[in-house]
Amino acid sequence: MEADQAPSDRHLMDKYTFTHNFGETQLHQTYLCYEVKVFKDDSQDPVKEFKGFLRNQGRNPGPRRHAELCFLDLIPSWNLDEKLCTITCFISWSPCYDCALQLAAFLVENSHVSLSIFCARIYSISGYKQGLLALQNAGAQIAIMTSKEMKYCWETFVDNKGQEFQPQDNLDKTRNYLSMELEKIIRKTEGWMSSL
DNA sequence: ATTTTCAAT
Ligand SMILES: [Zn+2]
Repeated sequence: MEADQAPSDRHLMDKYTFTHNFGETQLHQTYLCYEVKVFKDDSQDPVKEFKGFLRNQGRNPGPRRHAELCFLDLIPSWNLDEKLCTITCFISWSPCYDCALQLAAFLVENSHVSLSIFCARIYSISGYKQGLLALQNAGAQIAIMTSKEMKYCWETFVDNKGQEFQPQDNLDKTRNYLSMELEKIIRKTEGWMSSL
């Protein structure tokens, strides 16, 4: 009865940062919230949890680095070893081609990890479709953040001042549309037909 | 054939 990590121990995201970055505005930056759960054998309850959030790194002071790679940088510090674990990421943009391939490679090399990714918007720069498909084929679950995940993040990662999550009027409509678009991307089978 | 958006001028 002591392993629980009180939410107040963690640094929480500013309210405005969340609503602004995880809304429909197409910002030139990316936030990523993560939740890592480590399991022991067949136990239902995690023996350890790591939660937090980060932002991509701009040029100053160091080299630029996308949010997903910043996240991968953190993983060794948790000493996951070969322990069964689930990782859930909530990202304001979906992974780009390069990041998707890096995440896919991580999954292939760490078969004890299962990865779920929820994204607020689809980052549609060259190669993104192939990247997302490859990531899914490596075993990741990829989906759009609906009001359910938005609410979860609001309650888990945000300094919400005790306020209830209030979705934008058109959230469901927008996210349903994006979900359909994402479905089209990751349902596509690697094409023996496309070469005809 | 495939929607510029993880920024600094
Ligand atoms: Zn990237």
